[in-house]
Amino acid sequence: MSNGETSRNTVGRPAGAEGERVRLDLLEAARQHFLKSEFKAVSVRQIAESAGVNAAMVNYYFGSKQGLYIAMVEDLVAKLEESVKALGEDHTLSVEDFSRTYSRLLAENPWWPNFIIREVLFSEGETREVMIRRFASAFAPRLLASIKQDISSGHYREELDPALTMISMMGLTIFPFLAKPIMESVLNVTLDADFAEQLSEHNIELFQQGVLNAAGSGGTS
Amino acid sequence: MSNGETSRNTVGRPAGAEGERVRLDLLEAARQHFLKSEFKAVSVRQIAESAGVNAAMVNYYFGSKQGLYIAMVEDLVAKLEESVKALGEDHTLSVEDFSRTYSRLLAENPWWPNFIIREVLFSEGETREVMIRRFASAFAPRLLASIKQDISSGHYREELDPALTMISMMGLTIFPFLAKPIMESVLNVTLDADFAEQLSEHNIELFQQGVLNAAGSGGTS
DNA sequence: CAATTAATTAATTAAATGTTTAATTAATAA
DNA sequence: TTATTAATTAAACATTTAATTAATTAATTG
Repeated sequence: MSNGETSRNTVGRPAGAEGERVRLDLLEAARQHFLKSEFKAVSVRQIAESAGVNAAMVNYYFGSKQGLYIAMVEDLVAKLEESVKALGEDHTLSVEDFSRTYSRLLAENPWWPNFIIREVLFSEGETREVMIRRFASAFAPRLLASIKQDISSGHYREELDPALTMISMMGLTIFPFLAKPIMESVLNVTLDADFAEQLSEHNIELFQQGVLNAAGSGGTS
Repeated sequence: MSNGETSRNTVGRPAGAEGERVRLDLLEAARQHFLKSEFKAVSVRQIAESAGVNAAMVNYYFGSKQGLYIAMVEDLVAKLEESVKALGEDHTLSVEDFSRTYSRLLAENPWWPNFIIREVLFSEGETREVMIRRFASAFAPRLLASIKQDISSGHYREELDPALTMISMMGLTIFPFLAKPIMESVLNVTLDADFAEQLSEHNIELFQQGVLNAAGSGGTS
């Protein structure tokens, strides 16, 4: 007996301890729990058990439960910023590039939608504002500029509202990943990289051509 | 002193008490709190204070905190089912009807997206399955049938994948409301009924015609 | 009118939680 | 080798929470 699965039950500093290992294990366990449940719903003891260490380690390494949460968020934000680099840095960002790159990133980082929902859609005040400024504004103005350019060049129809058109493209691209459980349950698909690619090609074509059959149709309304 | 704002501080049954009033006040306060924060993050005391009654009333009327939560969910589900009746009961559901009706419903019930995110996207197991069966399956098959019909009749392009096309329409319609804080912050708009209508007309047109200018264009890719 | 039932409050209880502390062992520096 | 520092655990602590209880008052019923 004497539970062996949770934490070492010998007191004192263990042989060959380096610290960094425990720190990383805690960060990973924190990510798993905090992305699944909300801050208050996760206990320090739960996280510590998942990481296989004593609960006091959270305070030892991160000062407090909140400190661990913040460290985890900063870890993910760093990963996100790394990913977003894939969108380049031009003044404009074509809808094709946006759609393909975003689909791939969302499929590659399944934790992303949950993270955004928690940090942007649900959190209040400063956190939300910072996240929005940090990411939305990283590509939204560029995507908008690209759409405006295509409208004024006559490539896109001139009666289009650029802002609404941008929202449309974002909805086409992002919604399936936000609604992942519904998609997978109702449509019997898996949102993996393959499906994401198929989806983004479909989205681009629908965005550009619409659904109507060009060869004069009719249809019973 | 002797706090007068929270709960009556005279003991015993108050004159003219009917019970139903307190019950409804608690339900409303519960909705406000539970849709903003997660179950564990909301205390019975908070809810009771918002409703202006003693915390013990939660247990008196609903048995437990969880009982109150369930009662609140059932209340909202009933309201949702009432709303969904607006989608009719035909075998098929046109994308136009879906887009217009859904946009209106989402704008009229601002709590809906938050509620769905909590109950469907975040909750686990049974609750999620029940919600998906109860709503998604109430219109998804009908929308799909309508799209399939338009494809086989030649009204829509035949190379379209019906399932992906349905997802597209759902994304166009629902995403702006899910991402409400981002929309309002980045785009400087308010997601009211007016904007919802404008949005759904835009979506229908984009869905049908796409963005390309029919009169032979070109564009520098 | 008396007895019972309904509605409400304040006080209490028991469990859980985040954090701190003291003890303990290993690693390192003097 | 000795003293100090780092890493770890178990236990204790203070706080918060949901839930229960007993007291109290009004309404209803017989």
